[in-house]
Amino acid sequence: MDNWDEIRTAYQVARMGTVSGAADMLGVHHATVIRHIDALEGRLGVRLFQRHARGYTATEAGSDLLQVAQATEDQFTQLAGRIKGRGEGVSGELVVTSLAQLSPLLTPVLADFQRENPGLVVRFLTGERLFRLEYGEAHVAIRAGNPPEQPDNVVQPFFRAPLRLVASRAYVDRHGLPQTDADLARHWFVGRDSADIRPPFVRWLQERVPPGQVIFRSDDNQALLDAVRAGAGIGFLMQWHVQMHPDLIEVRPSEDDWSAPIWLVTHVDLHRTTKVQAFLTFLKERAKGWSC
Amino acid sequence: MDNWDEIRTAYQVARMGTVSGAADMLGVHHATVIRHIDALEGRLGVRLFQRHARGYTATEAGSDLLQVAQATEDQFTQLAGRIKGRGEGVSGELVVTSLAQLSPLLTPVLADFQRENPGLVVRFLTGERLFRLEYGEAHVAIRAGNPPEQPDNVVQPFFRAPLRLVASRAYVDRHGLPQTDADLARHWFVGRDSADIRPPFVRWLQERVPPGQVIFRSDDNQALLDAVRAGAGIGFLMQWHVQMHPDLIEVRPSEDDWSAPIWLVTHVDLHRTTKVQAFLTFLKERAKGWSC
DNA sequence: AGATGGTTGTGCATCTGCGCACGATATGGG
DNA sequence: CCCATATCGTGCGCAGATGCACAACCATCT
Repeated sequence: MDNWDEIRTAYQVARMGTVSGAADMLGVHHATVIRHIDALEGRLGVRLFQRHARGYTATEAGSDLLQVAQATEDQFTQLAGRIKGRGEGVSGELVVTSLAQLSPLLTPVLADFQRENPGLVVRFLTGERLFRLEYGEAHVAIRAGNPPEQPDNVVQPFFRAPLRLVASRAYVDRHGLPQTDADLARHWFVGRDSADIRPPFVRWLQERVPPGQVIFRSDDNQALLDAVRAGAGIGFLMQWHVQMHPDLIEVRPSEDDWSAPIWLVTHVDLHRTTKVQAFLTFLKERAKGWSC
Repeated sequence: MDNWDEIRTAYQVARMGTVSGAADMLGVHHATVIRHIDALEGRLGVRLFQRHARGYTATEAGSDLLQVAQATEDQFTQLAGRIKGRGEGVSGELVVTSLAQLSPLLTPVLADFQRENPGLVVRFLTGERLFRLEYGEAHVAIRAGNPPEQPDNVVQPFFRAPLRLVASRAYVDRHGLPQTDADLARHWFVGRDSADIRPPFVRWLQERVPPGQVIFRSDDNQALLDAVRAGAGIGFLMQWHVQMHPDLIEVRPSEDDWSAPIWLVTHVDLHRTTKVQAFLTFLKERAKGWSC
């Protein structure tokens, strides 16, 4: 049962009762309608219509087709309505992915956006693996570091995440605050375990501190935060973490190139949709003042 | 939402995940698939798929289409199965139309045919108005008189219905049996009211009996039968009516040209179907011996 | 009975859509 | 690191599908 267009043509003929009427409904010439019917009947081996001077009347097979195609027509129009409506309104799913460190900032924004759009279901994906926009895994990705260079991705700068070099009050009480760079090299540090990512602040640390001083390593952000708070060593944390935990003390005033650039990334196919656009404007509005 | 073929193409792409796979399934070139998707998305204004090097993955709209088109595909295959099966088997409706006078003969045959084909629903239409085969009103028509000349009707001789000139025993007791043609002209008769049909036996009577002697006229077959049985006059009845009612007496031995030719008529579109063919052979088998 | 407006059916010119080729790109394996 | 093998994307040439015009037919109305 290939060639669904011929079924549609036969459906209109059964509905109208005449070839001409069906041709008008379909916007084609009536010769085309006749050819479609002939082809369909030839392939099925059964007559769908009885031809006479007043038009076509459906046989039992034609009536059966009418029933089925009627339902199909309805479902397709409903589908088209849903799809077009989905393109205009803000509803359905909104999938956002980002680094887990940004969760404290993003989660309230996402919650508020969902509250403003009741038809929306927000899925916030965090994980070490990169969710790929080109595979349709997310509508919006919030990335850090160098600007992503994927084709078909529209990238715009979001803000610069301020990083702070902090330690817990307990650590400072025990080891004091490092004053000079030489001082710094004798302290203990908390850092990332994986060596494949090299943000500027990591390089800044590498230039001043031997690797052996980084005595607590993990790739889990929560573990790193907990380690710093537990006094395991000095570490780089996002500014909002420092604000949230009064037991953290800034070890050094932050330098400009520490701040990590954050990028808003969307797939070009979804960038124009009102849902994504609405979220992006909402997010940028709420993000004013986040930069350092 | 016109162009159902494009929906079918998009459905296969959503199902397979790649343009090439969908093209193989559909038996077309993959360029055609790409063009269909582009056209459909352009008309909807919404992207159905995210393009990437490993294939196409469906967006929300694409997933929605997949759901709907999956159901459509199922319904169409079921429909095709029903239609093709209907063409082969003997099921569904069988609509037979004939003169009401033939009902005593045909009804038992139709009942037996239905009993042999449990999936069948028999509709037996009798009525003064001619049911038209070309409008799909009946599969088989049983007609009397001159062979029908409609185009697209396949006509075959069925049998010759034997007519008898009869009267009731009460009538014979009162008026006696007519011996000669002159005798006949003085008797009373029961006949048809409408003058537009002129079968041979009517002409035979007109040549021998003045119109004024036909003192009971009706177009209802049951009324004519009842009138003859009530002794209103002499009338032409089918042979089986005479057999069924012992109170009827043959007034004259039947002549050859009284017998009315009966024709089996089917529409050319339905004549080849196994259902019609099965009924025709069944009917002809049972009709052996009906001829006079 | 003739006119009229509707229907289906068919041959021919046109054109849209299809297949084919090639290229570009990403992925996975040795 | 490079090759093999998938994928998509696009220009070009052709053919099958489409539109057009006309013919034939029928029902209905005047």
